[in-house]
Amino acid sequence: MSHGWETIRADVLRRIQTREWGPGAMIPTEEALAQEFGCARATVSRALRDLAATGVLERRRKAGTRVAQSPVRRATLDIPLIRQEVEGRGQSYSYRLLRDAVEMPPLPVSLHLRLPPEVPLRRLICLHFADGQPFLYEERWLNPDVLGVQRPDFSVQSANAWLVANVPYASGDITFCAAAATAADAAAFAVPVGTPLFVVDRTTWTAHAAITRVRLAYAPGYRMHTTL
Amino acid sequence: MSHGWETIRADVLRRIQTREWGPGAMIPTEEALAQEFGCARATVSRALRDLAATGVLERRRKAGTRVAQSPVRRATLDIPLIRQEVEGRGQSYSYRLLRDAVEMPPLPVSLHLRLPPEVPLRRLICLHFADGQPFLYEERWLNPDVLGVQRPDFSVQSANAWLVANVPYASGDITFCAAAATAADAAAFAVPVGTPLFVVDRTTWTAHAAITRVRLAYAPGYRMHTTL
DNA sequence: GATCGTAATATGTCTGCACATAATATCGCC
DNA sequence: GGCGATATTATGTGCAGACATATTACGATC
Repeated sequence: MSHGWETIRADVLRRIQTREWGPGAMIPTEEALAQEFGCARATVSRALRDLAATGVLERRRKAGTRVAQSPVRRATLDIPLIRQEVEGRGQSYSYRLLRDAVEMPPLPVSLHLRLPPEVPLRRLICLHFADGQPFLYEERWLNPDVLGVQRPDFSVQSANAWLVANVPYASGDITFCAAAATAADAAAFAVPVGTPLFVVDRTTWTAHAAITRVRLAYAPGYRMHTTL
Repeated sequence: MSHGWETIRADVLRRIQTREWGPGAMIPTEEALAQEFGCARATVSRALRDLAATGVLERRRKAGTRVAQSPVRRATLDIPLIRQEVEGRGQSYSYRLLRDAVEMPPLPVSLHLRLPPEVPLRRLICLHFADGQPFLYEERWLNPDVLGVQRPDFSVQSANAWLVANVPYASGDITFCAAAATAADAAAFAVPVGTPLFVVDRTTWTAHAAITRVRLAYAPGYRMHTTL
C-alpha cells in the first residue's frame, strides 16, 4: 500500500505463492490493482512486467494477466571470459596456443554453423591455465571471414577475448553436457581417457554469417554455479 | 530517430558493437540521448535499463552510464518440471519412487541446508522415465517441516511437482557438473560405474527455513541447451 | 595538505494522461 | 446457426513533469 513498484511486485508474488491466485488464474487488471494499491497504473505495470519477465506471470493484450500454469524456474547464468573466471577465484591466469591451422571442418560443424561443407575454417586449439594447472581445453572452429583485414595473434590473446572485443555478435546457442575425456582431453589434463568432463559447446553468429563454434572442456571437478 | 524504445536500444547497442562507444567508455546522459533521439527521457531510460539488465551497460546514479568493461554473456535457462521436459520432447513420462524414509543426512547436506546436523530429514529416491527408459535419477533430502500437516503421496506425484505446487520458495542455488556414475546411478541407468553423467545439485529455502536439497543425475548423453 | 560538509548531478521512480495495438466479445446479417 | 464486420477492452508504449537518492565534485575549514 505504501511505496515502490518492488513493494507491489512482492505483494503480488506473495498472493501467488499463498495460492490466493492459483496457477492459471486471472489476476485483476492493472487499473484495478492501481486503485487497490493507491498508485498509478504505470507503477503496477512495472511490477507485473517484471514478474512476467521472470516467468511468474503471463500477459496478453486484452486477454489480461494470468498466473503461469507451470512455474518454470528461470535461472540466469553469467558466462564470463575465462581469464576473469580464473582471476575471480584469486588464481593467476595463463594461456597457451596449441594449434592454429586452416582445415576442412567435419560435416557436423559445417552444418551447425550453416556453412557449405566445402568452406575451410580456421581451427584453433588452446589450453587455459589457472595457477599453472590446466583449467580449460578449447577446440575452436572460426570463420576466417570475420577476421577481415586484421591479423590477430592468437598466441598472445585468446580467440574468445579477441572476438568479444572485436566482433559484434547477434545470436548464438549453448549446450552443456557431461562427456568422457577424449584422447586429446586426457592428454591436456593428464587424466585417463573416459574421465567425466563438463563440456560446453557454443556457437555464435552475426546477423548473417557464422562466427565460430567452440568446444570447451573443463578440468575434472569443475562446477558451474548460479542462484535462483 | 523514429519510434520505440527498442529502436533506441538497438541503436545504442549498435554503437557499442561498432566500438563508437568502446568498453568502459561513458555514454551520454539520458537527457542528452533523449534530445538526440527526439523522445522523452523515460523512453531512453527504458532502453538503457534493458541493456543494463543484459549486462551490456553499467549504470550508477550520478556517475552515469558506461559500457561494461567485460562483456559478460548472460544466458537465461529455463528449468522446467521433469514431466514437462519429457513431454516437451514428445515422449511419455512416468515415474517411480524407489525409496522413502526418514534418515540422518550426511554432514555436508546438513551444512548446505544450514540445518543442525542432528535434524533427521526425509530421504526420497526416485527415477523418472521417458518412453519407459530411465531419464533422470533423483536423490532428495527434504525438510519434513515444510510438509506441514499434509501427507502427500510421493509414490504418485514427484516431490518436485508437489513442492512447486505447494511450497512457496524464496531463494536457492544450483550447480551443474559432470560426475562419474556412482553404483546407484549405474544401476538406475544400466551403465558401467564411472560413466559420465550430467549432474545438477539444487538447494532451495523459504525465507527462513531450508526446504530441500536434491541431486539430479541425467541419463548419459543428456544435453542442456539454451540460446544467447 | 587532509578532512568534512555541502552543492551539483545523473539515474531511479512516480504520476497522470494519451494514444496504439492486439485480441476478444458482440451484434447484424445471411 | 454460422460468419464477418465492428466495438470493446487490457495491456503496451510514449510524454512531460516532479521529486528521491546515491554519488561525485567542490570548497571551506582546520
